[in-house]
Amino acid sequence: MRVLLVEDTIGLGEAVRDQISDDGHAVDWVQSLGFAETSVKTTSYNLILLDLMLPDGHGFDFLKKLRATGDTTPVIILTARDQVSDRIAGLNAGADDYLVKPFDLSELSARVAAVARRYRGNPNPLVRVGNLEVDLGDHRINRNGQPVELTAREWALFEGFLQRPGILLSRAQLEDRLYEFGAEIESNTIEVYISRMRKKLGHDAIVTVRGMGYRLEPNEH
Amino acid sequence: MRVLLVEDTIGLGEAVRDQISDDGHAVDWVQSLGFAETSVKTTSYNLILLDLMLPDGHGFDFLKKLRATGDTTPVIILTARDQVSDRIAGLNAGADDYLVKPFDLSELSARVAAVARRYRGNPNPLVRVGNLEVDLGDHRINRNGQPVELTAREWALFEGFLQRPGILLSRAQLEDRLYEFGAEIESNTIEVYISRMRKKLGHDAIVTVRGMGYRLEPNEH
DNA sequence: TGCTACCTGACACTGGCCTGAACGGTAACA
DNA sequence: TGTTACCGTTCAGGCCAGTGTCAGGTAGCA
Repeated sequence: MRVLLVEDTIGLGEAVRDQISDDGHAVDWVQSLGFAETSVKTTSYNLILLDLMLPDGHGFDFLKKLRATGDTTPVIILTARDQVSDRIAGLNAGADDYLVKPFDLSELSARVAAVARRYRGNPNPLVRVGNLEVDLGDHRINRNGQPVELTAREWALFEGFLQRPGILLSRAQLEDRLYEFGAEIESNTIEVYISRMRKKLGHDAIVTVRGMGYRLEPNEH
Repeated sequence: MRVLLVEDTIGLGEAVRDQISDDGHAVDWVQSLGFAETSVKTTSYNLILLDLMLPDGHGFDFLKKLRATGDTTPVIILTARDQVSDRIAGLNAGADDYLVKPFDLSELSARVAAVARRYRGNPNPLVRVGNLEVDLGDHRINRNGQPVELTAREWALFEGFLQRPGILLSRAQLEDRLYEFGAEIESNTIEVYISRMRKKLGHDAIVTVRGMGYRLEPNEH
């Protein structure tokens, strides 16, 4: 496996690098978000180990940006914070796992091994669904060759459906994509967005499953 | 997603079941390793939440046996132990994550969602019963290659049959799946739903056992 | 044969869903 | 600073699929 380590503490960084390296993986170690962004652009990694407090910003920003491009590389967060809310925020930002400092190096190895077991290739960022052509990186959609513009909220929902065309998403799952985790929504916001997306993407693009949720129609229509 | 919860503490089990259920996943809750082993044999899960200290043995034994069969279903361990050595042992035994009790329910949700994310792109496990092909996660059924649409109520009943194909379910058991526990139903609602399901799934799919109840026909017909 | 359990077409009602419209907030711009 | 345009959210009204009930018919059993 090829691992990107983003960590600005020299001692810890060296220890982690050596450990992962000893486990038989190739490690690239960078000390800032700037370098991290360059690295993921030029190299394809199987795993990213991400510290949160970095000299040029917060790890969450990097993570969110990464996920926004459609990159699904597994990310394990390394941080001193151990507040529940931070851990939730991390997982919601798209992290796959979490290690609280100080952590045992052998535990790190076990986690990395678990990711290695689970690893599978990165999907192609160009997705075709029904008569829609979606560029995950640029947040662009073509419908029958015509460009379609989605607002931020609409895209957030649409992305959920894209994870696997045809997947059934409950109302609660869709709400979790728009709001802070666990936020209770009283109104029919989701319905309104579904309605607006249908207007843009085609009325048959999103199918209502009464009493259960919605799903994106994966076939031509 | 379909989740198997292995937990012998009633209070905690109920709380976890309700939370996962609220997140839009189907939960089967068992209280011992024996039942857990039966469940994984008859049903295909996307995630297993595993307590370690159970009345009839230690969760690690179940986990190791599961992995030995080549089953790669993600497993999150729920345990009161927070020793690093136990966590490592768990991860090495094939667990994907662990939660230390007492844990925040919203954190549980986040972890479960993270597992769901990690598995995006994977098709849901398909269950085959008779000439029906069932996608448990997406609530989808194919009958001889043709899609079949069930309503929410119909699906609730069908799910009950699916958990143990070929097993007899009494009218009372079926009613419990539709209504608040203990609600007395006077009319022939169950009969009506059975009739409606037969129309969609095939007349031989559900067998009447006069005076006893109904069972799903597990073999080709 | 009669008795009972079960089946199913029909129907009224409810609540889930859809959508046009309006309101407040915000960011861009002159 | 005021103006404008757009986005997110809420509300209200209407529609209709899903649900529960009933009644008449059918099949199993003694």
